[in-house]
Amino acid sequence: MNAPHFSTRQRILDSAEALFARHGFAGASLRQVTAAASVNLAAVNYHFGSKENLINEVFRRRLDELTTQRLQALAAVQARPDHGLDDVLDAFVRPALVLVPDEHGGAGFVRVLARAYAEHNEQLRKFMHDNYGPALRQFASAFAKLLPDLDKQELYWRLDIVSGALTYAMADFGMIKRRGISEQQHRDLAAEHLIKFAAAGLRAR
Amino acid sequence: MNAPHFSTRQRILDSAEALFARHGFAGASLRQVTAAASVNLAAVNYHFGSKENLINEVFRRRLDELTTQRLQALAAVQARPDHGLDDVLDAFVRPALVLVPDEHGGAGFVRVLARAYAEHNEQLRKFMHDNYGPALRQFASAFAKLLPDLDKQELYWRLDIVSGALTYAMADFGMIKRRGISEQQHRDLAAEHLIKFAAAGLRAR
DNA sequence: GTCTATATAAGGATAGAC
DNA sequence: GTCTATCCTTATATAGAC
Repeated sequence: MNAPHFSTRQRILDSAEALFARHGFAGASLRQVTAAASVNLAAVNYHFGSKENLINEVFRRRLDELTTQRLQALAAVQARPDHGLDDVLDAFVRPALVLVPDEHGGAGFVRVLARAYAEHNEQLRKFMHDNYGPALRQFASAFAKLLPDLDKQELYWRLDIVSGALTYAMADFGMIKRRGISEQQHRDLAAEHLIKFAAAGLRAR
Repeated sequence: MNAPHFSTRQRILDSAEALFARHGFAGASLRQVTAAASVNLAAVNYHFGSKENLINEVFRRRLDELTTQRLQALAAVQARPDHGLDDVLDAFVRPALVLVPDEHGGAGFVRVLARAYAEHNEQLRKFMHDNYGPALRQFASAFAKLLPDLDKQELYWRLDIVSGALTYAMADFGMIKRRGISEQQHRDLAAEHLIKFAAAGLRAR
């Protein structure tokens, strides 16, 4: 947990992320991972102890950073007294854009996230809940303030839809053809559509 | 493809569906499947030839029926000249309700669907596209008529979000606590929320 | 920290008796 | 159509030399 120089540990994480995105956690083997990373098979167990733990570390690496940036963005948004639903959604989505798959099958951590969402895996759920539950609750309360007419039950219901919809849509960004604009612009555009959609859904009556 | 009496073939399909829902396609082994079905391991290859093909048959069994019912419901909706967005969405969602997971971890085919959505598996995508693409296009054109202001590009974009959101939300129905009402009522209620949300998202401007 | 070699288990698939 | 037994491949994990 100390020497982040570069190399072996990092490369394993990179390859694992890409392969988990493409083939799922059960579908990607440690042999594939180590081959893609051009490291020895035994290195995985040396650095991570087990496949199970490697999976956790793949999440932790990105989610720690992602959560920090989301909360920063949320704080910035909430500092403005006139902020709206779109702004809160933006704070949630924008920091994830950099983790979106690229145009031609490139991996992208959000696809791993989408996988995790589909897995009703108890261990993974617990890990996510323990580590990132509090941050999500901050967003939930930000939404609650902006949607005072929604009762708690219904709000959670809709946030569940929203987070699922956002995650999956982002995992598919690479599939939408872009026309003449830069990849960065394309992502921004896609994010705007998504936010517009989610905001309307949240406001539905 | 001929003798649907009951027994072995059916039981394998039932067990496979449940286990694929819970552990994914790579995560569920044929040994688990046959054990759960109380049939011999070799029966899978005798009846289905391969795991790959078993997966396809798990889909075909439900999707043939589901697609038929969706198109019937859509036709009924379109026969009424005053039909709206909610009605078309209803035609899409309601036939799937019976395939939703039950309250305590019961499988439910929509979870398998959600898995397939997360898999960017080429073979599976092709299978789905070949077999159920035309039906989806009928829904797309029904939506197009009701949303004439949306350009084609944007419409497809939103339909993609909607189908993802609907699929995942349905896969999670079992997780939402129901209070005092019957399971049937609970599902209807959940479906209504979902439809309301999706309709608002589609209409966003 | 990285390697080779190997232990050990689990996977999909098939042959052949019944 | 169903069984047992087995082949062959792949998997995770570890021991021990370097």
